Amino acid sequence: MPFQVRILVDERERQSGVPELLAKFGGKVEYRFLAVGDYVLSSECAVERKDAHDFINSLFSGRLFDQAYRLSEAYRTPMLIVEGDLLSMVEESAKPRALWGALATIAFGYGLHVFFTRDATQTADFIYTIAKHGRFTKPRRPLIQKKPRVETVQESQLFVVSSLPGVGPRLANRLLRRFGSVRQVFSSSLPQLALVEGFGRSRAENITRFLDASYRPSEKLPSQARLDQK
Amino acid sequence: MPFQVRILVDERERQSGVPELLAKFGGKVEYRFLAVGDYVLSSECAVERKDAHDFINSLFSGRLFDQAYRLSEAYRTPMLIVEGDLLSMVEESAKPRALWGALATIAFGYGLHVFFTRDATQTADFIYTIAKHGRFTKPRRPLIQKKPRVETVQESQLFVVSSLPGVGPRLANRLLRRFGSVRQVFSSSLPQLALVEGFGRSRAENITRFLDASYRPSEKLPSQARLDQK
DNA sequence: ATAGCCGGGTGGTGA
DNA sequence: TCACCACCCGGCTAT
Repeated sequence: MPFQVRILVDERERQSGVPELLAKFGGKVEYRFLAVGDYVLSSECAVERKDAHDFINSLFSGRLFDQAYRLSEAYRTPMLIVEGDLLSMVEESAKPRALWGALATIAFGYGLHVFFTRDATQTADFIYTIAKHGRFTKPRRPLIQKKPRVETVQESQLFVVSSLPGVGPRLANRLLRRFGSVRQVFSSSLPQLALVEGFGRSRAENITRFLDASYRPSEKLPSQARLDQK
Repeated sequence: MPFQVRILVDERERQSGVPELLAKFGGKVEYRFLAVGDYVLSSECAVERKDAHDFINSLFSGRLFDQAYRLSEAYRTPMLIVEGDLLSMVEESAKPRALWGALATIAFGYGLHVFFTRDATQTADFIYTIAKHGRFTKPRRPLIQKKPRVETVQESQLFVVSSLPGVGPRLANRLLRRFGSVRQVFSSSLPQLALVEGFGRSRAENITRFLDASYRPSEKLPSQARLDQK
């Protein structure tokens, strides 16, 4: 392939050692300030690189899934490369299952392909290989498995209802089964609520009071400075 | 948990050590002669397990891509687990790029998700974790979804309203100002909604449709297994 | 993400 | 009816 591989790299990846290697392999590296991802291989393919330690940290801080989400929204084929010996850290971790669960969610939930490398050299090698490959020749009958991406209505309904105070997934499920729709749930009266299993006088009162509480926008919202004050 | 994880295992995987571990974790293991794949987690999800040496061998023999192809044809979410220290073997290998290329082809060409584990224990842990929470299709959501900490009533109101599809903090504020209470917001009609600044016909329609969508609890979703089904 | 603990609510039991 | 109690559920914390 006479054409030179061109890769966009986020400025913050400069010191990772990977970009120099990519250049050494013959790639054309261009630094940018990327809003999302660390390496852009094409308009459809981008890579987020994380070392194993970062991976753990960003998992616990919640940063991980946010980044995964944004990457998956911005590129059709997003990928994550975990650099370093994550598998050893898994064993040291008190909660290995949290890690497995996180990997599963990233892969199946957000549709990222996850890869593992040992060090910057392998990372660069891998990225370069993919970039050079460019288009992947689909063997025989390629599956372009397009994700239904059906942000299932059901999940959204559960989410909205369980955002009520004192209501979690279980109670939300019962409420929706009982009332049939989100609107009906939010229109229910106190006595109706109290009849639902898991709801007694106390919870029903709390919810009713909350639903009917009049909204008093405060002039200054500590965490929401940008709300309209018109 | 009332629901027991059920996993179909290929007879030839008996001696891998993984099935016993799955059983030990509380899973229900059933042995079968599987035409393709080693572990079947659902009608849509199956796993091919290979140790690092097998992976290399089957790569060079061409068997690897054939299996990947068949797995991808048979299941909507196929996955490959490579057990053992493949990454070290990569460096010893004469052609590292061949391996990276193979991984890329398996992932992007055939649509398999590839994972690495260190030993049978990790493999079992991973498979069990996936099977248990059964996350095969996913919610796509900005992950901002964590119930706020101790909040004022006003913050709770904003949170509930902004959990509506297409509604953020700003629009939630306007809705609450306009309608006065959470219940009133959720009782609003389409024309009333469309009058609010920031809402056009489209958004108003989406929200109305969502509010009135009937709740269909799916009993087939493993992720819902822990919700009451009665 | 997962697991575990805690506090409070619920709903059934028996007085 | 009411007090008691076992269990369930939601919410918080640590890893």
